[in-house]
Amino acid sequence: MAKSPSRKPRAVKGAAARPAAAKPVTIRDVAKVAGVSAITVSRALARPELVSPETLERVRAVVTRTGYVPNVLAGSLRTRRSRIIAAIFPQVSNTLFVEAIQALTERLREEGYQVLLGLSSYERREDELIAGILGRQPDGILLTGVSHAPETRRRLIAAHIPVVETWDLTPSPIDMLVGFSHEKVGAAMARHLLARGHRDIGLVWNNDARAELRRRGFLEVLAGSGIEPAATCLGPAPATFPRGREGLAQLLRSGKRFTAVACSSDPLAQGVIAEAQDRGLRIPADLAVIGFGDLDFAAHTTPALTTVGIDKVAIGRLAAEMLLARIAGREAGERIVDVGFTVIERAST
Amino acid sequence: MAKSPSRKPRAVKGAAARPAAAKPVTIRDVAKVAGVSAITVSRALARPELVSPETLERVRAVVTRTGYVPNVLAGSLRTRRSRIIAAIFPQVSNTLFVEAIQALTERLREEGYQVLLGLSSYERREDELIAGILGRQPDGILLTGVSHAPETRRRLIAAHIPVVETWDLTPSPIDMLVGFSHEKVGAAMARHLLARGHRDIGLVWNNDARAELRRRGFLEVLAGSGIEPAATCLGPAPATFPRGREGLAQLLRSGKRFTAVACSSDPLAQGVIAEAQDRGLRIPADLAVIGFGDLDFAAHTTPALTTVGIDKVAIGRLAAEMLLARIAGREAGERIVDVGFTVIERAST
DNA sequence: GGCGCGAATGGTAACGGTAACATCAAGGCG
DNA sequence: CGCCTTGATGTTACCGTTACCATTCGCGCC
Repeated sequence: MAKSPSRKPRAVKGAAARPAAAKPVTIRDVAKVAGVSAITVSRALARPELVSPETLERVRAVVTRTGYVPNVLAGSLRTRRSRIIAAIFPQVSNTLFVEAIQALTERLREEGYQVLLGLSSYERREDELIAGILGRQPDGILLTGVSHAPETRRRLIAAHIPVVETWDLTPSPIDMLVGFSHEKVGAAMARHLLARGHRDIGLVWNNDARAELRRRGFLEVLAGSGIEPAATCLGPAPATFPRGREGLAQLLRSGKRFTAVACSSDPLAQGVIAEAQDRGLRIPADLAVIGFGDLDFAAHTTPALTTVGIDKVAIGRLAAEMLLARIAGREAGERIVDVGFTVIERAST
Repeated sequence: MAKSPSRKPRAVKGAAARPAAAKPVTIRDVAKVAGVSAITVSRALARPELVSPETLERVRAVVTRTGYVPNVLAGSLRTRRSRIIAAIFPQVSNTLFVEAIQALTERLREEGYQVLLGLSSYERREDELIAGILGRQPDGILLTGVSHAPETRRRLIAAHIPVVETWDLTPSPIDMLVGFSHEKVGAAMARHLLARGHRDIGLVWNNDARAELRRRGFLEVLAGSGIEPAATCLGPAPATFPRGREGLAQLLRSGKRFTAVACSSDPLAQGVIAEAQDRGLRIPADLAVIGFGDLDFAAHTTPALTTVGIDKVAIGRLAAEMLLARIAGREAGERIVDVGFTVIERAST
């Protein structure tokens, strides 16, 4: 169309792709065909109650016939509401966050919001990622964790959009928060093992920020009973089964004696169990194992895994509610929500 | 709302939110401060090689100082390129797709693309979801599966954007395709059990579209040896551990004799194993179990699970490559890619 | 010395919606 | 009967960016 009278085909393989993308139908095209103005079409689609029944019907007919799809980008530009929520997670190939994502996405979808997924790969350039995402004008943003670069904090505040941090607690969130105390989780794990009579305890742990908090809580409780861990194997995120196996192998190699192993997450724990069983250790008789996360397999290993349960669905759903409330202008009830946790005692301890 | 020149605070808890969202910095603001035109700022950011070094530096300084964040929506509207890829999955709280999502997202991110996540909850209103998403003008779209409503197909074709279907094969994809043959997977599972000498076989299966294809392949091979399954327990998606337990319980209740159980996915298989062990059955001596998916726990159960491995990362990465190639105008090498599968023999059969 | 060329920069007009305000007809009411 | 209200629709401008087409200037070259 228009100017370029000389739009030459790109010579060589020209013909191949590009089905010329026939100029898409716009709201003005629909308006013309329906014999109304553009704004009336806009109203017919967005606020049908403002349009007379006859007009409405006519417009709808034309929309169906022409296959008109409103350009949300254009609308968002004008209204300054994108109906997009950005959600930043360290990763997804780890069941811990997935259920929250699911709950979040479904709840937001009910209100016409879409989720833009960002993966920050545990710290690596969260800031850059967020900077890029903010340009898309999300109406709200969900972050994982509460420790962010000062630059990131500044950017988010400057963006003037609701922000919900998740999976952790802090007295000074950027904006809103839904999570639980990792230190208390660690402490509860330690108390559980102590209550079972364990005094010689090994750790197979991850070194991401939140896992470190759990470890601190764990160690403090041990210290309160005058105990130090017998041995510790600390590895980088993400936590996987093989690392759990390797972790136990390493602890055993240290030559230290221990009757229980605490793990920073369930996959590590299952790895530890597998390795222990391969070496003929009985669980929990020879070795007690406790994990964290209550991933869906935890209840179904043999023996079933003692672990710490988190209501992941609640985190996702609450985060969605808080964002929605804020976007709607309602002041969300609480800005900080602690969803707590539960030590789930099963057969492995 | 509307008129109210007297924006009264909402009485009671008023003061709280709404920090008045000071009008955001635009490209013109930056231009003015830097003493250049808007288009020069645009070039400085998008194609720095077109701008003189001095100007570039000046513009960059102003950008940092003002905290300018380009409005991608406006840019996309003008250029007709959103740098968004929509990815539709039935669900995520099921590890099968998660690794593909991860690989997809990471690869796309490298090229400056963002992923818009859509969850279609296994068939429920995939069409509606896609209709909504197309309005956001994604530059490409990834679908799970190959069976879509005719309406959906029409919409996608009309959108004139690259489409990749995944996780299945068909000779007539909408556009591009990366997946594997579920029928062949089912057939391979059956052959594996037959080769192990099993003749009395139970099924614990899901009824989603692709699982049904695997079942068909499975049954055909059995039929080839004149065998019918001893008993079948068919349940709705998603596949979970508890359903696996329940599945085996149901098969046993049927009173039929069987020496092996095939499952439509690994979580079901692990559930079957757990239930069997609770009932004192030895695996694989009393009961052999085979799953599908090779989820990360499969190698670490006791006994380790025999299953069918899929290169999920390859699916995600390839889908990304194909979309990127097409967007860049290059004709992707193959439009249909079969990533195949592998029967992984472990201790459970 | 005139011309062509490339590098650097700018003015203007879209992109496709919707907010804001305007218009107009029909109906209620003193 | 004139005035105000309400419902339905239209006009215009603007959201913030970039494509497209100048324009300007310095420089090499015949």
